[in-house]
Amino acid sequence: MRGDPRLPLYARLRDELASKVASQTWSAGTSIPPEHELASENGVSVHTVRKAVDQLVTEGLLERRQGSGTYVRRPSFDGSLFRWFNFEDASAGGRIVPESRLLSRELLEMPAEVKDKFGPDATDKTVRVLRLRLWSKVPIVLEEIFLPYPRYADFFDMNEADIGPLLYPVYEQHFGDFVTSVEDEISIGFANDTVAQHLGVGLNDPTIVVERSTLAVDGRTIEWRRAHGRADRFRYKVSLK
Amino acid sequence: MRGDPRLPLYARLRDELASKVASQTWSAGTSIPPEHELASENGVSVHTVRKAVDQLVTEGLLERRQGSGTYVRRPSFDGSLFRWFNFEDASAGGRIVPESRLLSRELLEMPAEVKDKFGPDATDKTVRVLRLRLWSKVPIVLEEIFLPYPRYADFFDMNEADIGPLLYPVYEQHFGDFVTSVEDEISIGFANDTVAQHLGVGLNDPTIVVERSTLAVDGRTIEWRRAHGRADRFRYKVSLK
DNA sequence: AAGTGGTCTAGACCACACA
DNA sequence: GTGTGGTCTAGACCACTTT
Repeated sequence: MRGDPRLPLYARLRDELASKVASQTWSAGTSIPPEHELASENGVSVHTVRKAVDQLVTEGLLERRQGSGTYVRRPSFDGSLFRWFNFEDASAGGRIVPESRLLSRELLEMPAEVKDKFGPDATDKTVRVLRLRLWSKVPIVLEEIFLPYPRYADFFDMNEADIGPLLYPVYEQHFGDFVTSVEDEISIGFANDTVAQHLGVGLNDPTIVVERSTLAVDGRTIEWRRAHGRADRFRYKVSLK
Repeated sequence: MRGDPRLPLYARLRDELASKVASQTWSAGTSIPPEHELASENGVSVHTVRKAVDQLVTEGLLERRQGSGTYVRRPSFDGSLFRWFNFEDASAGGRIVPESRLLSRELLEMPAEVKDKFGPDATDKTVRVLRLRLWSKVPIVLEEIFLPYPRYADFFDMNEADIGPLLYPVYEQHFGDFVTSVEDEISIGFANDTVAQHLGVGLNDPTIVVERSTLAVDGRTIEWRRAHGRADRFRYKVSLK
């Protein structure tokens, strides 16, 4: 097995399995080989495989289904998606994906403030996307999304229809970036011209501001976004352990 | 071993060990018996002990020190605590526990709205606690905390000095309730008289409202609280998988 | 040197999913 | 029924801390 031989077997195996997920050798939603097979292939005991898999399950990369197999987890977009809306209006039931409109896509110098969020890997340029999200035709959230350039250069040429209402699947399928976690920071802001106009609220009306770093398996920042939510309709829900 | 025999051994052992911590049979900072001893005492293998201990380590109750022993962790509750404050001011470094003042404790009929949050286990009466949290002498958050009565009847008689700045350790040590997870819901509110007065903001100024259900191992709701945070100083941070 | 947790093996049996 | 993950045992050896 590859990896630093000073590390325990299960840790090296974990890295090996993680890279298969990251490289999409094993793709989202499919099952990975059974434990006994991974054990014999890698010349370790089943218990060692279990320990490696345990870790990836904890990290949210894999998912065990007893009796069935171990699967590459599809990032649950539900959570991060529906977090943004007021559930009480969802009495209609079912899983309604809110409408999503791309307002603009621009290439610009990455602002210093955003560079900070990307850390040492920050690029000089960025693709800035303005997106409005609506629910039952009512605008709820205006998002500014910053993507690293040139990695996301192709984002310009994509049809809005192809992009669809969710970005994480696009990152995964077109750019090979698998979202494993996000870090949100929530505060109050006051609507500027752009925000007021698109959300249909008054200038300087309070809004909820959610700043999100979206992270890949290896801890790299995939995107950074700032979302402005309407005070009267916005709810952010989260469960913590 | 006690506990529902349908549960796996390691799960029952975990509960047993957890209760020794909760009851302070094993007190914070001291080491628990070695693994081989726990194994023979309970008639299980070392591996089973390890699995139970693993879980408690993950839950933050115990701490392993290789070559030395396994210790009862002194609760820090950093996560749930520092979530509420604006980190940028924390440049002083170190781990500052914000000041906490109990403003009032009352016994009243549980409001219907709060009853909903407790679900079918809701009691008719509740202990309502008003608490102000300050950081560097500045009031940041005003909390209304609802505790079930009579389970938390003793909360009345406790000295504020004994309670300290953190409630979760009190729930654990005095009432045997282990907090395992919380569910937060965040929205914008507008300061009423009480909130405005205690936070030192204007009437109807926007505030961040965090509504939290605090849950025990078995899914029971331990408390429900609504916190009003000052718009200018409040930040809520969270990392999601 | 003695004692503790950390890694790893080999193998048995159970619980569940699926065809 | 077959195959998968889940629990559990018994025991070897290693790495680290403490005396």
